[in-house]
Amino acid sequence: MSNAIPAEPRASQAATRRQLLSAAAGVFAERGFRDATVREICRKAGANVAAISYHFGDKEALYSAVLRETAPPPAGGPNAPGNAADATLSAEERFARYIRNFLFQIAEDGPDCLHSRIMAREMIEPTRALDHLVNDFIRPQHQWFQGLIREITGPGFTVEEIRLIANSAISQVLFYKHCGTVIERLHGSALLTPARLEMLADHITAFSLAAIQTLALQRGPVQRTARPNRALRPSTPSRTRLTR
Amino acid sequence: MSNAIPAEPRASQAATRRQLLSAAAGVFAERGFRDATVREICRKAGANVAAISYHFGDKEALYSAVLRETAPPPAGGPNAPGNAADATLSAEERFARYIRNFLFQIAEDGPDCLHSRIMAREMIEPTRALDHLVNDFIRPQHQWFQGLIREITGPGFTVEEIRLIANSAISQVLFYKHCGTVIERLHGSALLTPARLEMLADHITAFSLAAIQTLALQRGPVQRTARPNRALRPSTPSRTRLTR
DNA sequence: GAATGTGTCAAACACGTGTTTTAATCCGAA
DNA sequence: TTCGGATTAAAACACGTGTTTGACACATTC
Repeated sequence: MSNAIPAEPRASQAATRRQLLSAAAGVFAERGFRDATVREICRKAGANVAAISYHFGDKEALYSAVLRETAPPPAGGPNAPGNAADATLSAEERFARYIRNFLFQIAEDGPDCLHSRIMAREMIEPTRALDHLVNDFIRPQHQWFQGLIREITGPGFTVEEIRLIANSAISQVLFYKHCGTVIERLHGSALLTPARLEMLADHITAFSLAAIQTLALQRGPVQRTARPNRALRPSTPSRTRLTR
Repeated sequence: MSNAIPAEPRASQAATRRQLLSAAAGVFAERGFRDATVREICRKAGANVAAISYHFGDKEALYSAVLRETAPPPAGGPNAPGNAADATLSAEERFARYIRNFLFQIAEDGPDCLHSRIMAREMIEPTRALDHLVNDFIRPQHQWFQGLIREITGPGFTVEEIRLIANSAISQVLFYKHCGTVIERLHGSALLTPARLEMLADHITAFSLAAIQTLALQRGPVQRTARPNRALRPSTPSRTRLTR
């Protein structure tokens, strides 16, 4: 037993482990933890089923490793969702970007979307990893989003009311991910095309901003202090493309 | 072999079959088709596992029978969702009732809610029964709801736009059903209490009506022909309890 | 070149699932 | 009472799942 740490224990060691992680991320995102089979993961990774036990311990430990590996970098604090934190933009424009980012993250199938897709899966089919995901990702993002909404509403809303509004906006995005099958049956066309995603993001933004601004108006227009004209003007971000 | 048709083949025959249907409805609604086990169903029905094969054929046929048995009666046409079709009410009030009925139907656990709960399950975990459910229940209800929304918006919206608005409203309701676990983790309190359901229904109604009326206002207030004052007034159904 | 430890593989294992088998039981009809 | 079909029950079956086993190949080290 040499005291020297084997920095690179084996060339192939890291290779199989990496391919296992990559294949597992895709299968977990596509099927969820429960319906993902170790045999499919290993087949796509070109490895033997025993490799999971050898490199990770068991299926659940592999799942945890996938969550750890695919986790997005902090990128200036845990609460910065993509490019929606640009301080030079108005709150409404940041809202539009957040919705669009969120929708594309969970609907597209690029390698950057794996973590978001797995989280969307966890919401409807929780595993023991849910607590960790809530604390490290979902709650910070939700808090950040609630702060953004309060910028638009102005004061006069309780934290509970702000939370309900945030849920109303987010639920529209998740709906197209979770209920995609039934929506496609309902009006018989593919949902995931980029063009349709753009349209969906525009609608959800327009619908939600219209609701938020009207609720703020009803609650008390005079309480609005910061940049009141911008918030009260019923802007139509669904018509004027903000992003891209 | 007697030619006389055995109108009541056996007293216990119908009994086991009925108890099997009842138990299966509860288990299917609670766990979904996939996670429901025939052994749990039979244990709750006080029957042997072979009874499913004997009385129905297999698990899937039992599921179909449950859907058939728990289906709500037409009740004046297939598109009348509960008491939300009362023609004496304004469109906004019928909207509020529809949202409230929908939310309670999928969140509560009474025997009348089984079919709705199973349908909510089908949306995120479809089975081969989905096509039938879409054609017979989901699509008619969705069409009815879109007609209701068009009453509020007035003309000037395409069918696609109306459909998006309907989805935005429905998605908020389904969110609390499908993502209940993560929401409870997020702010650590039970979601399903009747008091909280009332509050959720009020919020979703207020949020959605605010959005719809504002979008209609932006689109073109002059196009509104029927009862314009009622639709344009930003009523606050979240404050004035409409139902109950 | 032999020894050692690491990584891999096919096969087997343990377990839960839906389904079927086979015999026993029930109950009305003759 | 006896017969015969209908119904039930326990056990076994077939299959897919995650996991483990034991042998094997390979590179490194002595």
